[in-house]
This record gives sequence, structure tokens and C-alpha cells, in this order.
Amino acid sequence: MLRISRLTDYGTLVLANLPSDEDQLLSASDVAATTGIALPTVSKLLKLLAKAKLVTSTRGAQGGYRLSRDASQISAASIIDALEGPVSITECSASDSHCDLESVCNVGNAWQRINVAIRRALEDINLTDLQRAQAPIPYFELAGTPINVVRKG
Amino acid sequence: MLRISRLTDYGTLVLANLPSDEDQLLSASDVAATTGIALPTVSKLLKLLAKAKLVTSTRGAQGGYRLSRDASQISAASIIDALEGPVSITECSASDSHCDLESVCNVGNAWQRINVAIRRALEDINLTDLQRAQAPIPYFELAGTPINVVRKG
DNA sequence: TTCAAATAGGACTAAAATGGTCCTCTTTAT
DNA sequence: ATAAAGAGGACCATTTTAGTCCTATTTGAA
Repeated sequence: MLRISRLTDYGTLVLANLPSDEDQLLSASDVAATTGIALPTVSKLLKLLAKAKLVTSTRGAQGGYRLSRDASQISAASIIDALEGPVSITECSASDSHCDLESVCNVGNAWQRINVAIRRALEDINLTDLQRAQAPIPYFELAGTPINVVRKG
Repeated sequence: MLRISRLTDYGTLVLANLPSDEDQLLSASDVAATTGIALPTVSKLLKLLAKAKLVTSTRGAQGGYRLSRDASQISAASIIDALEGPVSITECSASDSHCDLESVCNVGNAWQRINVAIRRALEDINLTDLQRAQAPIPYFELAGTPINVVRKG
């Protein structure tokens, strides 16, 4: 369906509620309370985000999490990577998988390019953008023709 | 993982091998033979594509399929729609689903915009592009900054 | 007029991904 | 010491996905 998973959506919300401040920390329970997401789920998300170095954790009593760098330095692509593994639009385009159809399949290449394009776009959207209620409308240009993206309806 | 399903990938390959010619037809078996995809799968794909009006079918002996319109008039978005249902990057952005978090979630909006942007880009890529071994490299412009997308590695 | 070649439409199953919870271990402030 | 907190992973239910197969219908041609 070409969509991010629900966990990624939640993960973004979690990130959006963390401090980036050096001396501020929020525990998983805190985040669960403010976001309304169940604690075990928040906990899992924070662990994944910590492993991906998007958040920094402090163990022990009074421990907790904070963003590992400024929100403007955390890209949408890195969030997806952290929570779903590397983005890849088709199986062919994933690392070194080889399907039986490579000889006949002249199509994979194009999907891969689309993939790269989407990827690049996601790398240029950061957490600050995602936090803004009125996030900037990204727009595309394809084969020389600019496309203005406007709200539907 | 933000990816299209394998069936969509196959479906594109199937479409790429169909004639758009008025008086030409290929049966599902023909397509299976030329693409190397198993017949039952090709059959299923063609039925879905026919239901979505991307291909036209002729029943009975000597029947078969052809593109319902020129390849340049079949968008990548319509292929995905046909084989996976409407594109939507998060569950929130799907029709009228409501999650419990809407009150706290200021993030959904941004993902939706990203979704719209991707969608628009996919609407402007057509089957002809996909067929070309050297498909045009789509590129994005975000918040005013053009991004040239180049092949990685 | 009969037969065989095709598509239409689903039912069905196996496998994989996803979402979510829980348990045990380690760390650390008080 | 103890309690609060993260680390790591096992585990399971549910959903999605991929793929096959069966039956009915249509239609060209012998």
C-alpha cells in the first residue's frame, strides 16, 4: 500500500514530544502519558529509536530519553529507517536480492529510480517540519515539469 | 517499509508486455510465457487490472487482453490503486478512520502532505516511463530547494 | 451444435509481516 | 538496599500477502 506502518506514525509522535535539551529527560511513562500511547509500545519504540541513535537514553532511576540531536537534524527518512528498516519500494531494489525475472524485467529499474526520488525527499523533511501543524507542502518536479501539490478538497 | 507489493511489481511487468493496439490481444498464457510469471498469478493480475479498467478483456476462444488505453495514459498511481487499493501513507489519512490520538497528534497532517506529494509524483509517471530501460530520473523540490536525484554508487 | 479456449469470480491456504505485550536482566539515584 | 528506569528479547494474535485452484460463463471454430 505504499504506506508507513502505524508504529512509525506513533514513533514520530513520540519523537515530537521529546526534549532535545541537554539536561532534560523524559521517561517512557512520561511520554506514554502525554501521547496517550500504551506504555509497552512507547517503550519498544524508544528502544528502537535509541538503537538507531535518534534518541539518547540514560539508564537507572531518574533516567529517560531525549533527542540525540536537534529536531531539525532528524530526517523523516531516518525515522522510517529506524522503525522499519531501510526504505525500498520493491524487493528487487533491496540489497542483493535476485529474482528469477531479472532477464525479462526491464521495469525494476524505473521503480528503483522512483524509490530513490522518494527517499531523497524524505531525507529533506525533518522532525521540525513534521512537528509544525502547518508543515511545508513538499512538491515534486518530474522530468522537468514542476508539480504544485495542493490540498485536496 | 514504504514499498509496493511484489504483485504490483509483477503487474507492471505484465502491463509492459501487453499490446495497446486495437486489434491485438494476448491471452494470460501468452503473457505468462513471455514474462516468466506463473500463469495463475498472471491470470489474477489481469483480472484485477481489468476490473480497474487498465486493461480490456475479450472473453471466449481467441480472447485475451490489451491495454485499455495508450501506455502513456496509464499512471504508476493507477497501477498501484488497481492492485493494492488507494495509496495512503498512514492509517489516519485513509478515508474516515479515526484513531484515539487525534487530539494529541499534530503529526498526522505532515505525513498526509508527504503522502499527497508522493501520490502526485506517482500520477505523473506513466507506463511508458516505466517501460523505458532508462526511465527519466524524477526529482523533487522541497520547500523551495531543488534536489537533484542521482544514482547511488 | 458441440467442443475447446478463454476470461470472471471467488474460495481457500500457507507464509510472512505487524502490532502489541510481557518477562528478565542491568544500571543507577536516593 | 531499594526502587525506578532502560536493554534485550521472547512470544503471540491478528492481519496482510502471495499464490493456487475450482466452477461458471462466454465465444470462436470445427
